[in-house]
Amino acid sequence: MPELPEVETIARQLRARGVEGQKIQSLKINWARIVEPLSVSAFSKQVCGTTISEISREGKWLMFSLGSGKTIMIHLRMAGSLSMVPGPHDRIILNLSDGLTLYYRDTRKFGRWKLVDDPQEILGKLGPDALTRRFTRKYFSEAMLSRHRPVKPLILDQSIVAGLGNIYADEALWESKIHPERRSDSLVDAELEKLFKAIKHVLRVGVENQGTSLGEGKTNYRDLEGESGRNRAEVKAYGRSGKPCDRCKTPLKKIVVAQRGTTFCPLCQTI
DNA sequence: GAAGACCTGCTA
DNA sequence: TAGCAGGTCTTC
Repeated sequence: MPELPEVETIARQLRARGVEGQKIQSLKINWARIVEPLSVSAFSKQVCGTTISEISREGKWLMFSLGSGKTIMIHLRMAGSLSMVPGPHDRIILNLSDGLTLYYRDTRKFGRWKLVDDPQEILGKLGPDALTRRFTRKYFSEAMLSRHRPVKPLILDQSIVAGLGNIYADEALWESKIHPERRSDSLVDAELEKLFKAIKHVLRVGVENQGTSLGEGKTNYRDLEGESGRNRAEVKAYGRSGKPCDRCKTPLKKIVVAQRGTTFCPLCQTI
């Protein structure tokens, strides 16, 4: 569920709540497979008593740098979230020094908390974060033109560009009028320019709107304060199959591309 | 590539 | 009740 804008929102809210600088007094882990690569007891032992010195984000990874020099790297996968109040499906509970408690909630138990010596162990395998200057137009064009694959799975590939998931990928393709199955090396320069800008744009707007929440169910994205993101109002393609395209009124179509549901406009997104 | 695995909940 | 879900990894 959470993509770059949702993770960024949570990181900002954790900082605003003053979590940086706090000590982890104790923690409870209710689902062993979430922590890696250690056992529950080893993870707890290494984390307990350390201070969260800095909170950052790269792609869809949320990072707590610890005073010990190690880093907790959190991936929310499909349904993970962080909250300041208890709720159902809390898998990890952190008690912090000034009385705050942080709840890691994850109905589907897909999320992961990894304790690493060096974040580069994980970040080194990622492409540039889509909202940083390291993600350049030149890099993007070369990445697309050097491959002969449908464009959608390429922009979802975190080793090429980090941060896009299924929602923002469909949105970026809709905005740039490119068919999701279009071969990446067939894109002309003007299209690469449009797609590059669209990727940055949809993610920036997503961050401004504090993420996309699709409904009211328990598997839906909520921010640290339990609020829905407001970005659903900006969504033009994802989840709108059968509804009229915002540009041309043609009903949007849903297909499967590289095993992912994909919604697009069959008229204005050209193959 | 594609399919299965990891999980639970919602919707048709 | 079957099928699908905002993600990624492993295994054919």
